[in-house]
Amino acid sequence: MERKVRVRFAPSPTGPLHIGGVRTALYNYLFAKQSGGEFILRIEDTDSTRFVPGAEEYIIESFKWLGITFDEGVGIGGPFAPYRQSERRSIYKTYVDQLLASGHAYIAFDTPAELEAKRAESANFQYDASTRMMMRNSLTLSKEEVDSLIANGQQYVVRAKVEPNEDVEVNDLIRGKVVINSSVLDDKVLYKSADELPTYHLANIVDDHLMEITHVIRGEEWLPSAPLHVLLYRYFGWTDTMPQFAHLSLLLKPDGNGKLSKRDGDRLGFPVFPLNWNDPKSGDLSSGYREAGYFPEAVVNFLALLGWNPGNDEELFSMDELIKLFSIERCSKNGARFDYEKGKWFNHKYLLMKENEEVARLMLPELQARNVEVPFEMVVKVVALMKERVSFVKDLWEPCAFFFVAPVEYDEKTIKKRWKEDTPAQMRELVTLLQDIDDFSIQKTEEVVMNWVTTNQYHMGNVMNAFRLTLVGEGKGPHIFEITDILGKEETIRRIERAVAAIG
RNA sequence: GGCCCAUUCGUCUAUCGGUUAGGACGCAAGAUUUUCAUUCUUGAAAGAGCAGUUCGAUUCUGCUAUGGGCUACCA
Repeated sequence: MERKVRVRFAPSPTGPLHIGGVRTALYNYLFAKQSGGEFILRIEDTDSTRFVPGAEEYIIESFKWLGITFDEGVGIGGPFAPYRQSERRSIYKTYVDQLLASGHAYIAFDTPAELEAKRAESANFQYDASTRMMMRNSLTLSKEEVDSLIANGQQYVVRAKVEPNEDVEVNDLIRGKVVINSSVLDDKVLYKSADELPTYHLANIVDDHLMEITHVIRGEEWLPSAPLHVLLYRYFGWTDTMPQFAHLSLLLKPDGNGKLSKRDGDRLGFPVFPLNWNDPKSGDLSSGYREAGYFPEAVVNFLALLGWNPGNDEELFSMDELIKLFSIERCSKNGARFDYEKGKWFNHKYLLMKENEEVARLMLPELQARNVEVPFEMVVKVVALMKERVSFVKDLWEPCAFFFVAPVEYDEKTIKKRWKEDTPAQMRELVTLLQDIDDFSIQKTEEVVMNWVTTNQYHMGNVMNAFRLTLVGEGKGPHIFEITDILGKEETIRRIERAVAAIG
């Protein structure tokens, strides 16, 4: 029977959402939407010791910014609420008891310190079929002993009783069949009495089953424990409705070895988080894509193509197009190095696609911060002319500043190269010339000035670059008559006069 | 150490046994421009190694190497 597609993203609120997690969520979202399914946000806060205040809000805000929406979950609600695992204690307890009753799990009293000591004495110590009979647990202790230990308030954990020597198969949508022998699996802790909370493995299986999840699309770091998960489905008798698995390759460091980490961002100077994050404990600030000036569409597009492609040469896709084109089978098996330069290129492309009015509006705060007051129409014109030069809205100010603030300094190199002895006289001539132009349009002004240069047989390069220097303060910039058009006649003349006075 | 996954230009990738191994980012050169940028053109740049299967392997298999992940009362 075909079940309605239901997928989930299940982050743990231990800090800001890593960009790799964002990609995982994105793939889940694309998959859900293309099949008309549902996407659920579940918060896996089963590690009470690692809970970080604000992390959950951060996660929700991140997806809101990115345009990735959930149909059910924390902050939205839904028929399978609650979606926060810490609020589902009683549910898990039922299933833990079921496993205990069926003999697929047992109670263990070994303390963390004891286990650590055990690992220290034998390097490859693993709590499994070969060692469990030497430990303090309900398999080695009598029922009376177990009961009295619990009655006395002794803390315990519940472990999965994994039977050895079985090849457990995981059918992965990306990798095909993966086989792992159960002997290499350990008796994973499923539940801890200390906080009455399950661990990831148990909570995950129970919730995925209860929430009727059909596909588990998650990071490759879960592949080694996937066999344990299929075993748990079997222990519970849920094999029929076990979700299909897809393990995504990881995002790797741009340089060197290892997976992309928080530190790489600081080290290499680019964000690895969607939003800025202020760590409540350390006080450290980690930068986010939003604050770095990225468009959410660009981040989505960039991330989508990191480990997936539609099989053709196109690279620019809207969310709707991604939803149509995405397929799990086309996800690449190997880890992708994170290429920040490509990310910038995506943003540049999206900047170009934006309407000039919108970009101008985005630039306004920057202008206000610098006390620039100009007509909005002028900003639009400047943006139209200059946006192709930058990747981010916030990079616009620097190359555009001269439009809004007349230069007070003039580039020495350009003066040396272009400001000749007869330049001041020529510039004064130019002023009179410009004064007589009534139609100060790009075409007319250009025509008049060019005509003046040629009839007087002036050196084109020197005159024009000197002219540019008076307007821009530097020997670079857009087409000069585009500049005069935006500046207007008055300002153009004023700048020439000021430059002549300043440079001499 | 053990187990699992992976391996095409510097990077992201296409190729589903037969291709001059394609595209994109980045880089370089040339053209364009009164300047810078843009744009256009061009270029350099890849099948980890060794066996095997096959008429033929980047593509299939094995081994080695390398990279990655896991090996917690973290997820």
